[in-house]
Amino acid sequence: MATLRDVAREAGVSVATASRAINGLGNVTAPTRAAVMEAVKKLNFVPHSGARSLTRRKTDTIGVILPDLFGEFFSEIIRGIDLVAHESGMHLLLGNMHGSSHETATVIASMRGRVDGLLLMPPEVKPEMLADNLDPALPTVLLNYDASTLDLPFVAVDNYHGAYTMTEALIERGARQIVHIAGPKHNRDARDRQRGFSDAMAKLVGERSPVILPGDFSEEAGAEAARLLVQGQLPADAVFAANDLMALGCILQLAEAGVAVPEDVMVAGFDDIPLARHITPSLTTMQVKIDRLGSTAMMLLLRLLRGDTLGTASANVLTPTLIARGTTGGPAGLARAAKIPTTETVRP
Amino acid sequence: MATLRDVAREAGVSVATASRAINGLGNVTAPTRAAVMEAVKKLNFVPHSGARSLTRRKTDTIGVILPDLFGEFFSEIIRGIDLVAHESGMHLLLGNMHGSSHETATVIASMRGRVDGLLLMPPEVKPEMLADNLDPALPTVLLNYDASTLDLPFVAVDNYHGAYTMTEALIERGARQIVHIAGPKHNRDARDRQRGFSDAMAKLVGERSPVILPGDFSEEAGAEAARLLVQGQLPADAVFAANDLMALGCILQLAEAGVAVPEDVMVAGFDDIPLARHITPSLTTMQVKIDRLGSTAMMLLLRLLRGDTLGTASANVLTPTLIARGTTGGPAGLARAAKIPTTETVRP
DNA sequence: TTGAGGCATGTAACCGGTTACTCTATTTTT
DNA sequence: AAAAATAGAGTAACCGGTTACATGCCTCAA
Repeated sequence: MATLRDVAREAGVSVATASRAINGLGNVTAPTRAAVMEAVKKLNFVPHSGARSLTRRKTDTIGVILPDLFGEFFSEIIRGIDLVAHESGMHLLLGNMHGSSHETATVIASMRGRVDGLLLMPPEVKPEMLADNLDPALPTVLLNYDASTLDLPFVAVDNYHGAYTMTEALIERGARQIVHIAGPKHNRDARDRQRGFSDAMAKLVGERSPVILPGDFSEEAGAEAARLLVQGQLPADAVFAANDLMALGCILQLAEAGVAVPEDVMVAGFDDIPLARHITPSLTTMQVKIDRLGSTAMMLLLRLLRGDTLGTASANVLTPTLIARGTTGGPAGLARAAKIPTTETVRP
Repeated sequence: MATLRDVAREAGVSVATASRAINGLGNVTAPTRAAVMEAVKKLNFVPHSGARSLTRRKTDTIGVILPDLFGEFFSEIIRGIDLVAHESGMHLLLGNMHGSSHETATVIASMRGRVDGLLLMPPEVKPEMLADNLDPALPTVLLNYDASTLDLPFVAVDNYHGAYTMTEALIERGARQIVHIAGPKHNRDARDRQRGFSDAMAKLVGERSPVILPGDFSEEAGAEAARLLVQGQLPADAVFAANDLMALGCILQLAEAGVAVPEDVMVAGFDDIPLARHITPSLTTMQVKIDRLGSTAMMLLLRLLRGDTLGTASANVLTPTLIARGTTGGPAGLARAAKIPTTETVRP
């Protein structure tokens, strides 16, 4: 592969001149520039970005570290990030800790010298652990992690209010005995959703200890919860699952047991995965625009890179939207759902 | 940020010794190494990967260039790639040409000096165009692109035989007048699937000009095809859509028109997206293990990087698997589908 | 005793670019 | 016409590591 030196020799100029010509800087006469460009073409020269970034101290790359790469959630985040990054000519270097939080330090370290900034979605680790490993000189934006103790900008989904809103909506539709299927205990999103649910129940119907079934965000967990519900003869007129997948598992299992949704019991989820629209009856859920999570974070990071000092971080909370569908008594059934391609939005 | 020079000074040794100590090479006494390590800790030194890769001429990064980042297809590919890459301590640098094929050259060029190898999924571009832009010295594996003219290794899905198999299966179940909903004309996958269908129809039932409706892989295109089918009174006992999304749109529209699936007409798709299992009736489809596409390509690339010369490329074709479900008369209905969590596989 | 061989360490070139600074020739100013 | 300013090009230091080679010291065989 040809280097800049080769080009300079071929064109009969110095490396400095060649560099200036190629980068379109001033102080190069037209004929000289033409000669250099010809040499570039002839030798098939492509600048070595690695070397360039070493001197420029700029890589035009941002590191994206995610706890996992599974499922739509992460691909949507990446898509959102890429959308903004691409506009600014930035590249994305993916780092994945594959769920093991002790890899965090390694992954962060390996980014040194490769990236201009970091988009980090930490697993459940202590803030101090992050503080120890993050390079304070490296612009960093956190995703889905409240970093109030560190003072880093972050973007998060307002799970608490989302869950509160959904619970409120269920109550408005007449539900009083709402059962919550919780997510993994160590998961912050899950905990926030549960809190939102509990607070709404306490405040709106005075129920201080609603039934909360354990779950882990999987379809099977939803089914298991439904079994508990049916076999245990628990009194319930609505089920609010901490995510759509569990809601789905629950609905299938209820159908299995002959429980009608939404007539006997309403069901609601959280996330609005594509499946939600298409199952029968279609699933009422809180829509989270996950790609926005990524693109917002990336925009924040770009501002950081530009040298802006970010103000309060409060503006970076994404509020989920209530999408009312069949499982809470809206238009149900395949045929009728098909008539309403765009989901309707109800916001109290 | 501390550099190796700082560490060396702090430890009272030369940069060479510091480098050796840190990288665990020989010829360093225990006390010296300890001193260096202490300095590393004290100064919080993290090696600058950019600089390191410049001298080592190795970046431990592979470039992944995809035509787009939309949807599950691409996220699954990335997941497959990452799975293998992570095991070998490789990083992933994402390049996205956002559908515009003229960006291909730019994106490939920008990878120079940043990556050790390339995983490239080209859009519909001429092979010569690729040959012009690819660095012959850079190990490259192509995804979903038959590169027989270039002699690059590639991994592809056997769309032709997949479609042939599905058509055969529909015929075995009694269908004779099968309508195909095609994908985008310029899309290679779509064309291969259509060929597989046409050939099977010609060979197995002697039908040389079966009905082929236009489509573009979208849900709406499937619905539109269904409308044509119903309004046009086309004789059909089965519909084979070039992908699941169109099959889905078709099913919804048929239900709308009062056509029973699978009783009046069978429907089949291609891809096996997660939705396929969950709609009612569940969708018969050809399962493509997309993550395998990514992981296989990555494994190939690793071998290339190790210096292996790859043999014939024939082994790198992934064959889709027939998944028979409700829309072709298998176990139908939500309740019964839930009883069979693992999909059953029928391979003639 | 002497020299060969081995080990720990240092010196400096190098990877492939960028850029501060220098030098020369030309143009502008007075 | 002489002095000053400026444009075009070159020299070499530098980014932050790695590593070939040189050096000095110690051990061991002859």
